[in-house]
Parts: sequence; C-alpha cells; structure tokens
Amino acid sequence: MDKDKIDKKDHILDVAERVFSDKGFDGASTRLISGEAGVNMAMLNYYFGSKEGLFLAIFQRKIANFQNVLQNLGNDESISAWDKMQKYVEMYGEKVVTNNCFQKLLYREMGMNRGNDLSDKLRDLLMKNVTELDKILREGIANGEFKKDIDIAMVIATLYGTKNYILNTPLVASALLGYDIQDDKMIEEKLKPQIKSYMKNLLKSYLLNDNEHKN
Amino acid sequence: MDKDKIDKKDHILDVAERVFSDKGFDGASTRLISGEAGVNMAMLNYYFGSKEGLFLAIFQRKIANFQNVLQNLGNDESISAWDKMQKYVEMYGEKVVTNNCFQKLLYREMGMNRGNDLSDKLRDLLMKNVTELDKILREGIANGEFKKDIDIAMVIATLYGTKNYILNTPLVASALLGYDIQDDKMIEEKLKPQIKSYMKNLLKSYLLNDNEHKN
DNA sequence: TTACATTAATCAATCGTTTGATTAATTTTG
DNA sequence: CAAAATTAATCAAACGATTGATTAATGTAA
Repeated sequence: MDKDKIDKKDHILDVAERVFSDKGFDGASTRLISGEAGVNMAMLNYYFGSKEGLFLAIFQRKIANFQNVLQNLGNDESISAWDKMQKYVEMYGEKVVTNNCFQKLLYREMGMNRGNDLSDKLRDLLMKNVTELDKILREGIANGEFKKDIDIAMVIATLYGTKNYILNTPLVASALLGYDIQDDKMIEEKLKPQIKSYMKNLLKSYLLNDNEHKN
Repeated sequence: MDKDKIDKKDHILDVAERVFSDKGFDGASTRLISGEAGVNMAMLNYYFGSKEGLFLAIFQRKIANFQNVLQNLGNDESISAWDKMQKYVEMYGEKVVTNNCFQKLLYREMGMNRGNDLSDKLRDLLMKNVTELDKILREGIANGEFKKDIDIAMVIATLYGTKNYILNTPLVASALLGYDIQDDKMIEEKLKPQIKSYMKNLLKSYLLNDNEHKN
C-alpha cells in the first residue's frame, strides 16, 4: 500500500534522526541505521538515494512544521512585544523535549566544515527562526517596551545557546542542575518549568525598561 | 634534539585539534591529520598509541592550563563576587578566539553517545570550570551582592551556552551579528568587545540587586 | 505480465592500525 | 676520541575490517 510506504519512510527517518543525533553523521553507519529500523540496507539508497540524501530528508521533513508557527506569532498585532517574547519562551521550553534529537543533530552538524552546501542549507533553515525573533525584538525597542541599548543579536544567541548547551551536554547539564535531564520524567517535571521560568526572568531584567518591572 | 621532539608532538596536537574541530572525531581520518601535519601516518600511533589516544592527548594538554586560572580567581578574597564575575567575563571573552578550535571540539564530542568513557572524562574536565563559577555565584548571594532568587545553574548554562552557540554555528552567528566571525580581524575588533560588553550588562541586570545598578 | 518492493551478495574505496626495514641519534665500550 | 652497540624516529607498504553504494535475483501486488 501507499500508506505503508509512507509510514516505512517515516519510520526510517525517525530511526535515522535518533541514530544520527547519537553518533553524528560520520559515526552513524548505514548498516546500523537500517538494522535499527529493521529494513534492508539497500532500502536507504532506494528511498533516499544516498546517506546524505537520507540526512537531508530528516531536515526537510521538519521544515514544514517550523515554517509558520513563529511567523504567526510575529505577525500578531494584538499583543505586546514582551508578551510575544513570553509566548516564544513557552513554545521554546516545550520544544526542549519534543525535538530533542533533532535539535542536537542540527546544531552539531552546523559546526562541521564539510565541503557540501549542507551547511548553507542548515543555516537558511535556522535563520528563519532567528529572523522572526529579531523582528519581535526590534518591535519592542521601537514602541518603547524594551530598552534602547539592548544587543538583539546577542539576546538571540543567549536564547538558543542556553538551550543548546543543556541539550548538547547532557552529562554536564545533569551534574549542573542536580537531576538527570535524560530522564523524561525529570524533563517534564523540572527542566521545562525551570528553563521557562529562568528565561523569562532573565529576559525581563535585561529587556524591559525599569518602570515596567512588575509582570 | 629533545626540543625538536617536543615541538613535533605539539605540532601534531595543534594540527589534530584543528582538523578534529573541523571534521569531528569520525570525520577526521588519521591520513588527513598526518598529511596536514607533514608527518608519516605511523607517527600518530607511535606517539599517541591510537587515534583515540591522540584525541585524548589534545584535551590532556589543555587541562594544565585550565586548572589554576579560575581557582586563583575564585579564591581571591580581596575583590567582590561581582568583580570576580566581571573578570571572569573578560577572560571568557578573550578565550573565545584563543581556544576557538578546542572549545568547538570539546562541546561537539560531549554530545556524542559513544560507548567509551571518553564522555565521562570530558565531563569531569568541564565540571572543574563550572564548579568555580558556582562558588563565585553562591558567594555573591551569601554576602548580599546578588539577588537571592537567581538560578545559578541556568546562569552558568547561559554563560557557556551563548559563547558555544556563536562558536559552533559560525555561519548563523555571522549572519546574525552582521560580520564574519571566522575573520580574525573581526573577532578582535568586534566580536570580543561585543561579547564582553553584552555579557556584563546581561549579568548585571539579572544578578545585581536594584540598589547597585550603577557600575 | 508489468511495475514496484525487497533481499542477499558483492563492489571499490577508505578506514585505523601494524609491520619490517631503514635512517638518525644516543650511549656504551675500548 | 673513535668504533661498536643500542635506542629512537621515520618510512613505505600492507593488513583486515568497515564503509557507502550497487548489482542481480527474487518476491509481490495490480
């Protein structure tokens, strides 16, 4: 059936996403991926053409989901820039666990110096989110909600960087936070609330003008 | 001469550090490393035993330098906790460029799920720095310099995370900041001052009590 | 049958490592 | 000091293993 084919491709992508995020692109062999997915090795090339094709397919599958979520938030004119930032932090905190493997994979491969144009494609994907955040921050400055001298680029780096640090160094982060952030229960009960709460407080104290300190 | 032997091993480590940080552990072949270092392939095993031995040697070489720098700062009782944080940010900003490759390498491999105990060794190395920062922050809270409700662990994650984000995603960070952060001149003239200035302001607004807002 | 799906077997290339031989440097001995 | 002996450094070549990819054969469903 057509349904089965799609489901099987999706299953392969799910497994590949996890294995790639564990081992990295070079460390994950096609044999291991096909083995864990329970399919013949040749099926990877049959469906995705090559190992790199499989790798790219993982990202292309995510693009559709990323596209409009942030844009809808950014274009909403009914709420303040600060409310948008708070809403963003909420979504952002939820995604910490949802797209765990993918985030890890994305940012690890971004730092690689491969000859490919893969890095450029990943950069374009990431810049979509960055641009929306940039727009919200500029809006907040323009209408006087935020301080005039905030460093927009660095704030965005802090937002993504803090999350990535925790996700990409689970051993250090667990020791630092005092609980196992690889445990789903701990993520749900402790990590997500802590990240959201901290990031809101951090942004509040850095972004907002002093006369709006209560919220 | 003895001098030459040491220099050659150091030279191999320098090259390996760069190549590993570009390609990752799996992506960097011993042939490429030995080729770029201008030595015979067998010399890597002759000096370091194995590829993993070479990899570990890169980190072990750095440990000695890391060890006492932060500890001296932390144990200094003549300056305030906030001054220590400022000094730390200064050092931290300088290292952005100095240990560029190393930082990149360290944090990329930390996220890998290899069977080895390599991850544990790297975690222990990283935790040394983390612990010193933790001590300074606790001191600041205890003596009333910092707010009582700050999230120490998350502040540390922000400090390291922001820097790592910029280092590990140079393409995105360059587009975000508006200049090429892979250009040494730009790093010196723009990136380093910007990171230091931003991080001090960010920490000041989050850590310090309101009555100490001027500094 | 025809077109697609799946498999096992196989390919050339590359991997990290090891080998045996050779050269350079150092130490020992006379 | 000089010759001999020993150690260290370096090299080209090859090893077995694994890689991503391909092939040819078989299975399956319309």
